[in-house]
Amino acid sequence: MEPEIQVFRDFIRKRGLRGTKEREAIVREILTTQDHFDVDELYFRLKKTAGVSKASIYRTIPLLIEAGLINEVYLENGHMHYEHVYGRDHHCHLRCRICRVIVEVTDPRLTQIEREIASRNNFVSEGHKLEIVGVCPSCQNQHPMA
Amino acid sequence: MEPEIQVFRDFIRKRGLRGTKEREAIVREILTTQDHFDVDELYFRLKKTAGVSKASIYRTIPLLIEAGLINEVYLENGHMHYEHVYGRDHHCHLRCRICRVIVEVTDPRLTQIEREIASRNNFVSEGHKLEIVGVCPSCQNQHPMA
DNA sequence: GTATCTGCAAACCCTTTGCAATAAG
DNA sequence: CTTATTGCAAAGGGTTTGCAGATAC
Repeated sequence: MEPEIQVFRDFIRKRGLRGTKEREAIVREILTTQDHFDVDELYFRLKKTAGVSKASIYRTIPLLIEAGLINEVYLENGHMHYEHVYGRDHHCHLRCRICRVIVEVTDPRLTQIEREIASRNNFVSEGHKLEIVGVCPSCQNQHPMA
Repeated sequence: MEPEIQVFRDFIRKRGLRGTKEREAIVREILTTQDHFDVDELYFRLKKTAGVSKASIYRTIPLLIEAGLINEVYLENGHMHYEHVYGRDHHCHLRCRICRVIVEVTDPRLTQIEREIASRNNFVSEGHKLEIVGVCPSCQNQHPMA
């Protein structure tokens, strides 16, 4: 049993919610997702195996976020994207403005800075998101003036 | 003449676009905005003075971004927000998860880290956005368990 | 058995767009 | 005069929701 399945079942039980096959199918599908996804992609992947409606996906996502399995990611595409975060190093996104490729990078200094900035302002810190925008090596070659 | 008006006029001329009273009104209204805003807020503020349609606001925003006067801000409210950035220190956002208040903070180390991460990945870096989420002092008192 | 969950379709909301009239250069 | 821009209203696209039937507990 993957730990995330257990985490989700515990979360569901603690909340007094019900463990349905749709919710399990969504969690299992997300387990196989290594990079970013959106609702449509998840819907079409689930269609092949479990057939979960989009409404149920939209209603399950807040639960997955609260359970700590996924995070919202803003990708400037006009709609929300998500990433599988449970059990992974916290990372930030280096995004190419031209081809939109995303490189995930980790830097331990960021967590340190997060804590410092939060405590300097008397906040209890719960996490951070850093996005760096630029032009990737391959787009630099194709658009040397960009 | 505020420098931003001049920057915008130069941008418009360089692009071969036309300087209309609607575009000027939008720039002037944004000049008076110190914190974050969205299209609706801008629309209602302009209604009192200039009466610019939402369509024109939506069509002008990409120009303001390209001219370097404003930036997009993601606020988890389901729609886009913007901030007035021209001539200001780059800053990041410390946001309270409960009351949604936003504190702007600057930290010179972030720019350093941005450059390092970008160059380590052979990216040409163009900027970064850091958001720290947590609980502000006042919400800590009102919801001690949060 | 009872309350929650699902799927469907409609509603919602923000944003974009087609078009005829207007205005800038 | 020519072409870009505006305002309106309709269309678009992602997300949410009301409801009746299904299902977990």
